[in-house]
Amino acid sequence: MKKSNDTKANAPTKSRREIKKFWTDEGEQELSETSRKKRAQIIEAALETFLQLGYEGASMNLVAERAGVIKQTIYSHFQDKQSLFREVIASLTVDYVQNALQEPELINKPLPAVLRKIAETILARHQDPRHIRFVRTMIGEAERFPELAKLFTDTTVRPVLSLIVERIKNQTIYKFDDPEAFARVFIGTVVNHCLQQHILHGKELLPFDATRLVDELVAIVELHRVS
Amino acid sequence: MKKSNDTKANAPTKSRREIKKFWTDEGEQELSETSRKKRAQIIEAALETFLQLGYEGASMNLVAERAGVIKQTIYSHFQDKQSLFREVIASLTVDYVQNALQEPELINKPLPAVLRKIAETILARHQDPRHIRFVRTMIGEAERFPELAKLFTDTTVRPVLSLIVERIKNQTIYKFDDPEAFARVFIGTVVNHCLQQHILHGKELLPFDATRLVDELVAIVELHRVS
DNA sequence: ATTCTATCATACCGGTCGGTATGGTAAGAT
DNA sequence: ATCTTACCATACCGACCGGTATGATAGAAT
Repeated sequence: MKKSNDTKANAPTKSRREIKKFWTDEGEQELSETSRKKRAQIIEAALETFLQLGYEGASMNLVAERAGVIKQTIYSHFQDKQSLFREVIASLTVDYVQNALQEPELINKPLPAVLRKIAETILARHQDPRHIRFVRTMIGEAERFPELAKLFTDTTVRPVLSLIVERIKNQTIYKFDDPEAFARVFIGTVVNHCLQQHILHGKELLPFDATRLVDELVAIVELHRVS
Repeated sequence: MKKSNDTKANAPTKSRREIKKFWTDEGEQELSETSRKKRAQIIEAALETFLQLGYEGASMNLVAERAGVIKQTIYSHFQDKQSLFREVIASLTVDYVQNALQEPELINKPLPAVLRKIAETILARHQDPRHIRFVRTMIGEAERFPELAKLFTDTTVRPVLSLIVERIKNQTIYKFDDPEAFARVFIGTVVNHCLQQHILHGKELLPFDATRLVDELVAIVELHRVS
């Protein structure tokens, strides 16, 4: 369909580097300094381009140009456009999660403080235009690249949900009948706010202060305090 | 950028039909039976194709083929690809809203019943694969076509929010300090559930029963009952 | 009977796509 | 000094893109 040239349609091929790695014996030989630099340039340019134009909209020519690299260099590091996209988006996904809720300082704070912290983290992240584009791309390409959506779910959605559930269960001041459901109410509200405000341009059309939302959520938590 | 051939780059042109309309005198002459039929075929095929492949991914050739029509016929009804996309997505947007919450039967029901009904409506709508694709497309193309996101906000998001707010204010059984914030908690939760379950494939990876969510939300409402 | 309109079929346009081929250059390893 | 490696520049490939041109056909309106 369309413009996809399946010159290499079948028989999974490997990028040049992978082929080399295959039959020079196992050495793991780390790429040379400059080679790793080129690779980093490619990844950076690819990220920028894919997040801006989407998978179909981005062209390898543009990526090469932005990376300051010749197209062949890309194809010696990555098998094809799909591989590049997958690799780049996947690594961004895990990058995001790894600098996230690793803050151990909130370990024994009261539940509302923990929830506020989580909400703040999500909200702050959506101040970064790149993260907004990341979310849009993730959603927009979720059908073409379901593995990426799964990765996102595994590394981001599930952990934050279980974190909340765990915190709810590990305290006795507030009582919830269905902690998992409440966790979803909480992050659903925050995430939908980000989506609506930043991606669907609600910020300009139907602006709403996130603080009111978080306050409302915390007020709801307070209603669950055991008498 | 990329493959967009701006053969007609500047000077806004009109589709053939629009030109004709301009200087045959005002008649509004309704298109012939078969002409309207062709047009409907085109719209249907364009919808299917755009929702499936996205704007960049869909090709006019494919749309024509699926519509059982020659490419020129499309270009006599629509100015260009962008116009077709805009028109088709916009009309789907307003279609959706118009068969939605027009049910006047819930006018004087208690608040929980009203909210349940709204949640059910949203959830039911996301059982339709086409609507899921619609939402994904709306989000995915929100940067390229912000007017569509605005239309969606105006016709869908805002009305359903104000409906809830209005209902909250028009009763005295439940007391909310910030009705608007609660409305956003409510629909945020439901919408995010649909997004997570159907678009990000949570249905297969992290399934969750919507009923628990709605029950949780109604339970929260119940906590707001006056004394 | 003639004119007009909307469609058809087919072919074309310039341009971009993803991806490859060829051949050259500079640096580091042997 | 030779070889290898990673890159460069340029040009090419076939396919497909959005969009147009030409000319034929068939139905309805005059």
